[in-house]
Amino acid sequence: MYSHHSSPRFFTFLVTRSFSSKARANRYASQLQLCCLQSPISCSFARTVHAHMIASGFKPCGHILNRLIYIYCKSSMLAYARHLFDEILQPDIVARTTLISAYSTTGNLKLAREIFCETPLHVRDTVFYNAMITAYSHNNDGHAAIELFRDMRRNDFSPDNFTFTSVIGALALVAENERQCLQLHCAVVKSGTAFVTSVLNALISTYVKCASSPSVISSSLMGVARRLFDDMPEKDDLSWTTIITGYVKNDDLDSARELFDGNGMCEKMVVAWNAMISGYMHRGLYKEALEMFRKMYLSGMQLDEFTFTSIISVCANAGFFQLGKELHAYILKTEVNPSPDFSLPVNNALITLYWRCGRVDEAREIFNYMPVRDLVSWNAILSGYVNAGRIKEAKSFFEEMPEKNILTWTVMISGLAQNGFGEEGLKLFNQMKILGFEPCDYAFAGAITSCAVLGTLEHGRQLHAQLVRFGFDSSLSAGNALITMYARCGVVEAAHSLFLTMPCVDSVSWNAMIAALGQHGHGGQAIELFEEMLAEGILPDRITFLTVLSACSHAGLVKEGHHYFNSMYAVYGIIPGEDHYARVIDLLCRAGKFSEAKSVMESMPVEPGAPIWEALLAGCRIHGNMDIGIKAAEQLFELKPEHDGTYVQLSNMYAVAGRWADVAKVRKLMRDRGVKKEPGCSWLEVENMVHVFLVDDAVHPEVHAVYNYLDKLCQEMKKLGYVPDTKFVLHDMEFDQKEYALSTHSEKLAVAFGLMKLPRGATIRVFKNLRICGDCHNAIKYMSEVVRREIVVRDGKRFHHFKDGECSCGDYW
DNA sequence: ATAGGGTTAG
Repeated sequence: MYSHHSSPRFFTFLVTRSFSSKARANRYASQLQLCCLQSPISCSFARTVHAHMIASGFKPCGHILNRLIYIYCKSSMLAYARHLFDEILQPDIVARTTLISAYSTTGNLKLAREIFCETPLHVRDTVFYNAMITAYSHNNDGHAAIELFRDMRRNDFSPDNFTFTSVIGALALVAENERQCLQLHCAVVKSGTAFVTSVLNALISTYVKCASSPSVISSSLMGVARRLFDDMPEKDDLSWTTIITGYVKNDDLDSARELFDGNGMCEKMVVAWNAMISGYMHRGLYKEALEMFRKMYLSGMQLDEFTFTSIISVCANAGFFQLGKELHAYILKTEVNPSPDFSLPVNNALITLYWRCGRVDEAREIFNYMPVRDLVSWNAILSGYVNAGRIKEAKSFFEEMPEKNILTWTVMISGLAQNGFGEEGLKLFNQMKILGFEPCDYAFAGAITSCAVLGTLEHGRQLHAQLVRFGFDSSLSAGNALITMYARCGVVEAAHSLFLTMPCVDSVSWNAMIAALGQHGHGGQAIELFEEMLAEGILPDRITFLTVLSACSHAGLVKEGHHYFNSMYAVYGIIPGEDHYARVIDLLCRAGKFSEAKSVMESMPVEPGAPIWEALLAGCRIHGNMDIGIKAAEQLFELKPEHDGTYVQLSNMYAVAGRWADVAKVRKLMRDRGVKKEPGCSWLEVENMVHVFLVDDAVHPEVHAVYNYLDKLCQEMKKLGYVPDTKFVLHDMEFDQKEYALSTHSEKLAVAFGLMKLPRGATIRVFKNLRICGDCHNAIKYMSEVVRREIVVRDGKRFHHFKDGECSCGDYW
């Protein structure tokens, strides 16, 4: 019944009623004394003794009660302890002290403080003060701890080494800069505790903390920490882990590794291993992290939750799904009680692993089975839905969330933006601010992306100004979002100057800028920039190639595009995906090189899917290549029978050839097959029609009929309340500007657009087109159209938003 | 003393 620590004397040492009450008290007291001598304290026996007292009607005196309180506190049976504490007339200082430290460990500072305050001055002692100072210190209230220390000195209690250690811990907590670090250092020296290991540990950890704070530029503080560490008379586990994790935090993995590999450190220091693994993980050095993990595992060390959390994150970030799944299975198998609450962070990391590897539903299952969840878990699932484009579920999940933080909002805002819901994204951004959340640069990035989607340049500029005011002007993610925003709103120049002035750029910035140039018909410049990127030693990724291939395609740089496509795998080892193949085929078909496109298709490792046929069909549409076009459309009818876009492309192909009877046939076919035409599809039609006029110099005799048709479509869409997505329009207008300029249809287009009321971004395009054609009259007309439709006027702290003849105002951000 | 959730480019 008792642990093997229990002495057999416990059983023979019974207290019987025949004893005098004094003798009974003595015996109980010695029994409790015995309990305390056990390690750990034998609470169960103390409870038996206590029960015996109650059963036999014995009224314990203060001494015994104090002892019981002590035992209960030490065994974390706080409710019992408190009960006795409230009954006792005069709790002694030991009981008070233990209760304070017990409350401190459970984080209940308020109760600890209550006991402290109601203890009269004359019964207090140094240990009692120490307990309260430590309580503050351990609960991260350094200022209160320091204040209490001052109070202690005022009341003439003499501090001991424990006091100093605690106070130094408190000073360490509040130290935030180099000056406070030095103050602490002086305090240590003055108190004469500069040889005490725990004090030195605290001091070192303070230097480490200040060294990694963002305001400190030099690594000199880390140097001081290192000297203190080297000179320590005695190092313990904590000293080693403090210095190693310090280097990891300061992004000096080499120094950390050097200490880690050198002799002197106890091999079995799990924390140091974990710190190294997490350091590699955060730096994106997944291979090194895995290697470390492997070594750790092979050396037979006990892997803990920290290890698993970090290494699962490695799998999630690097896409090692197989390994991640094996680790998941391993965790479930090795857990003593296969409890799913192994650890909250482990489960959260698992959620991320699953959704990042495309298994949102499995991630959700983990979430559902988790007995305890926190905000991180909720945010992780939200990201999963958003990333999978499952906006409906994301939205309702977002609403369901019991709590939100800035991250939650950021995920939702950028999720909406990325899925084309620009307006909702902006609305959410404002709502977030109204609710008092300070936007971070990521949140700004989401809002800016929303503007990019909507093509609302003025709003985007305001956000840019706002960003600068918030001090985020050097933010990478926001800067990258701005590049795209300016590009999509038609001001590549702004995008380019931003790109040039950004303090640091990454491959995303390069990709964005290359794309910006490519989309505006500056294919040659896009390729120049790409070459520059390569010259700077920045490795292109699969997205770089997508962008470059598009740029080549739009600029008609067939040879270059083909060359880059071939270099993808040969030089950079990037296996072309179906999307890359689709772009090359698009490139070739736009140039009319159908036989080359055919050979590329034949070289594909897998059967060509829908994107390939779509590219082919689009090419056929431009060139009026009926035979292949019809074949491609047939393939698409099989692969995506519900897809309305195929019909649109096919009918436009006939339109290019002037075969209006066939256009009508396609529409009939669509109706007969019961394919629903979405409002967006109508816009696609409009946009494609526009494209037909842009690329074809010949005036179709039926052109007026088409204008009428477009007009009808527009009215129909207006009735449906459909707001077209600028992205579509821009996408289809991204052809070489030269082609626009050469087009003889600018004026007619202007008339058509005038009827149609295009979204703002497209209107800007028309304006630019007219400008290039030298059609000043219509250009001015369209510019004023742009201005009339949406303009924001600032007026002190208020803004007035004019849109479609209506004005709304509000606080200026 | 070590761990988990975000962003931007197509």
